[in-house]
Amino acid sequence: MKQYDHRKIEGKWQEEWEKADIYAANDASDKKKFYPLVEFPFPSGSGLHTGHIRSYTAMDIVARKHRMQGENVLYPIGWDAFGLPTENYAIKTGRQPKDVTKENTDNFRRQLKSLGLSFDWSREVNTTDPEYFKWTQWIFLKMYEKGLAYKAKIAINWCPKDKIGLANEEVVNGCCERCGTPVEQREKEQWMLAITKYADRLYDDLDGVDYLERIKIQQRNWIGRSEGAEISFPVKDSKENIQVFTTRPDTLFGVTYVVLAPEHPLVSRLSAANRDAVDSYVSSASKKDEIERTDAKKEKTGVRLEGVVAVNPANGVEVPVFVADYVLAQYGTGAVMAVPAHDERDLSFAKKYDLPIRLVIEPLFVKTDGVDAVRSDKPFVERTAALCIVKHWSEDTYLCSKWKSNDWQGFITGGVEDGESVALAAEREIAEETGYKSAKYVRTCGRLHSQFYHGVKGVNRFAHFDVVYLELQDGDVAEMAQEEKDLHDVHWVSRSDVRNFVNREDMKTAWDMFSGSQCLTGDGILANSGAFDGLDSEGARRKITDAVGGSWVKKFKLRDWVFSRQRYWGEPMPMIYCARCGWVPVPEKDLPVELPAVQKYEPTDTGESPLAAIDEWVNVKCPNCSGPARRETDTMPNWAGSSWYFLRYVDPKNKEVFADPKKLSLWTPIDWYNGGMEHTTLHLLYSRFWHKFLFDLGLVPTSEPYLKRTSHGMILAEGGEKMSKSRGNVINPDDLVDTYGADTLRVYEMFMGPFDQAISWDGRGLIGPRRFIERVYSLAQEVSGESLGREADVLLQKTVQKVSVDIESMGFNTAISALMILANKLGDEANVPKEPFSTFLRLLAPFAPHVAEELWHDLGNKDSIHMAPWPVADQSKLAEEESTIAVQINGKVRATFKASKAATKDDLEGAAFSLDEVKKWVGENNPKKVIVVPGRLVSIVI
RNA sequence: GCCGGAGUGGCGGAACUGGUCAGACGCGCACGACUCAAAAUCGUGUAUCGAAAGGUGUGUGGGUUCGACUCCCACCUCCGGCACCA
Repeated sequence: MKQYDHRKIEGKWQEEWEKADIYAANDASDKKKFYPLVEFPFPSGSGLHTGHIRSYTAMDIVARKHRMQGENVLYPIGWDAFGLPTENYAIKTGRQPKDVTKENTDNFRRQLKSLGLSFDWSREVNTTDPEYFKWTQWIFLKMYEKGLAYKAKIAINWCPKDKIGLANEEVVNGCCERCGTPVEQREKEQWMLAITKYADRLYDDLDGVDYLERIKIQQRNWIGRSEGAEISFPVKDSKENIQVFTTRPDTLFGVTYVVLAPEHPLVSRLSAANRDAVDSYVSSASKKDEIERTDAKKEKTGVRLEGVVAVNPANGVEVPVFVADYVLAQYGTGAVMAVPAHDERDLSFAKKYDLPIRLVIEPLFVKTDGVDAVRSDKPFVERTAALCIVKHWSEDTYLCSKWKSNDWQGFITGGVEDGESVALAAEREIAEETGYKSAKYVRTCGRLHSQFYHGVKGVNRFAHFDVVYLELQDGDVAEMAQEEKDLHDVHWVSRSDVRNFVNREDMKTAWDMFSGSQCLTGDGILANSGAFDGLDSEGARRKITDAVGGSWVKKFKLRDWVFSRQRYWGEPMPMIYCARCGWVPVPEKDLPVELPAVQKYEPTDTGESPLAAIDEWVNVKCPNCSGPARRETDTMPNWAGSSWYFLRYVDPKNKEVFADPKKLSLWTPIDWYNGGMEHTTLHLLYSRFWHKFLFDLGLVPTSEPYLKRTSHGMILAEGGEKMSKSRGNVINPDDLVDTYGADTLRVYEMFMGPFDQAISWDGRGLIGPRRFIERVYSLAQEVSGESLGREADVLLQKTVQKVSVDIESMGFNTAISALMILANKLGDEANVPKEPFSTFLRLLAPFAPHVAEELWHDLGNKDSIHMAPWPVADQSKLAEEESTIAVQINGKVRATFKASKAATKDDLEGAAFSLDEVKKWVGENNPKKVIVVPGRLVSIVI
């Protein structure tokens, strides 16, 4: 009997597959195309890690299944090889980055091949290959041509350790994403890409793609679009206007001061009486780094521009003007109107500088069961009415109000002494208006914070409400009478009952709102707002904006992309600076601009790229005037090459264009892109941006590159920590492939847990998949007989169906579980014939390609199993199956019986009652109610 | 603070659109077989209380339902992302 020896099997088949080239994608096929994509790795010195394997194996399974389904599959791989780690490693070891890259990619390639991944290796791309980055440079030139690439002097995030400028996206908590060093601000000339011009489309087009919802949300958050008004505040006795941006123009009447960011140009232009104080504040603000500036928790600071007064365009009220660094220059207009009553930041500033607080929004919302019922569009609200019993926060007074069907009706009565009579009146009134006959039951009681005029000390006082919720509908009147009684007894306005609803915390909240220590930031009804009183926030926004001549605009958090890096190991910018002609693009025919061979490529402290020191490379003739000129010495960030690599796979050797349009329209868009959660903001956004740009030039057929995007969960070390070299808990795939085999490793990584969730490595867990494969292997040695047992056959059909579905929905763990169940069942059978076993093998093939291939050939097949047709479930066999019906008595399952799938309700009910077990439980009792769900159960209530 | 996601056995995790006594599959563990012995392998068992009948159990507390891990509400905990974006 043959023993399973993965070392023998896996190497052999990897060779065979390569020889027969079975995974090559066909550019000239009329089969349906399928283009799955995984993020190409950065070939680091430490080799492949478990996360790569998880993602690559998953998409390999998908690719293999589709190939077996007869589709023309393009499953490519390449190398995202530019980048700091290689450069730093090269500097440390005194070697050329190019050589280090070569070595690392060779190692990665070997490792990937040892896993039996079905990549089309003939399409391998490498971002550091001049034949590749020629086109990266070419796309950049196109962007320059269209005005999307520009050079600007900006304060950039500078990492003093890596000596490199960072994009905002690369700064995490004010520190360098890579090395964790706190980032400094430096003014530098940088190449920028105007991604903000695409912000709207990058946002809107998410609606049309199939990304995991959380990925879409992250993208939207990152783009950070918000709509609002730009409103002008004229400066008194001056020609200047302060333009502010606000999403809450409905609070315009509540403005009590205006704030400028320290970098705002008006700060120096306006004539402040305290010029010195203002200037020193501005300069101290500029010295603070990003972390300090953007820490929301720190106390707000600012300086008033003495003598400068802004005029509220809504009501002519004159308000002071401040400069304060809690306002960001880069966002909106760099100036805000401050409404301390309805904005927490403004409130804390106002309190510190003793500025007035003006309430202009009444919080008119019902909070019941945690649902903001007034604004809720939940169906039950449509049929619901509420009576609100109100207790004044300080006085022993009750009010009653009513509310129904998404529509606030206001209070029907003012303060009264006798709550009960008011409640009854309100209830009657509701019944009349809604047409419902009477109240059915109390739904719940919750709380309601609202504001009402009570005339105490001439201000709006906040009160605390208790809500009694009545669902009004036609129904059994007798039943209701009792419930109504309960309602009154339990909930109506005996004062002691009210005490049960009103707890101290609620009272405190109400008090805090009134006293201004808590801020009402939600929407509500306008008050103290002149002609706009009584409007709701939503409707008032546009009206007020229009009334003061403001404009309605969209703003974004997204900023333009800092595209320059002052390092060696990246794509050189194809730009030349000529004193006479300015910036001149390198002519297309001179692309690629290659990196010169250098001895030293350490970064410089001056912030200049190491390339700047190489005179013979830097000094060139101006392509325009042939005068003396200098090359741009910045290089591109490593996001550049990965922004379009998936297009190059389509036509990797093309020397004329980045890819043949015909091939692009055959293969793109990508059907399914899987990658790490860490790339769902930056890489995804950048590559979508580039793709849209190419689409606008008519160079790619679709405006979105990826139809579907999923993400795998991270694999953590045993114990739940991150895997890292420094912790010494990194798993080396080479060892695992050697001791357990690639098939076992693949199955283990897919079986260990839900694909999209983070999970800890468990070294012992590998043994399960290994045993499973061994069991399959020994099962294969006993294939014999003519037919399979009926039960096993049905299970086989079910498994075919389940595995097919699970692969598409990334349920790899449950697919493998189903295969294990089937293998166990087959093991129990007296004999397993060849045909059903070969079906099983084909289901297994995507997961464990080597052993499946070996056993497939043992069965006498000549061609590869990976080219064999994917099994289809025999529906007729599944339909024949009887279903087991459960019999529930008072909600508990007491018996089961078998019935055909066609059995009617009456059949099932009769069958259920004839069971002894059921008779025992039902006994003398008459069933009150019987519910029959065909194919599932009979539920008897006694 | 805001936005997502998740809380199920000793562990990783199953459970279709609420419906066949929740815990599949795998790991681990216990016992048994084989062995001089061990490993490997195979078999049996493995939420919990109870002698049994029968209860109780999916973070906590309520609710809806004939029936809830699944739906609704409140609360607690953990993870991920964003965070003075007006």
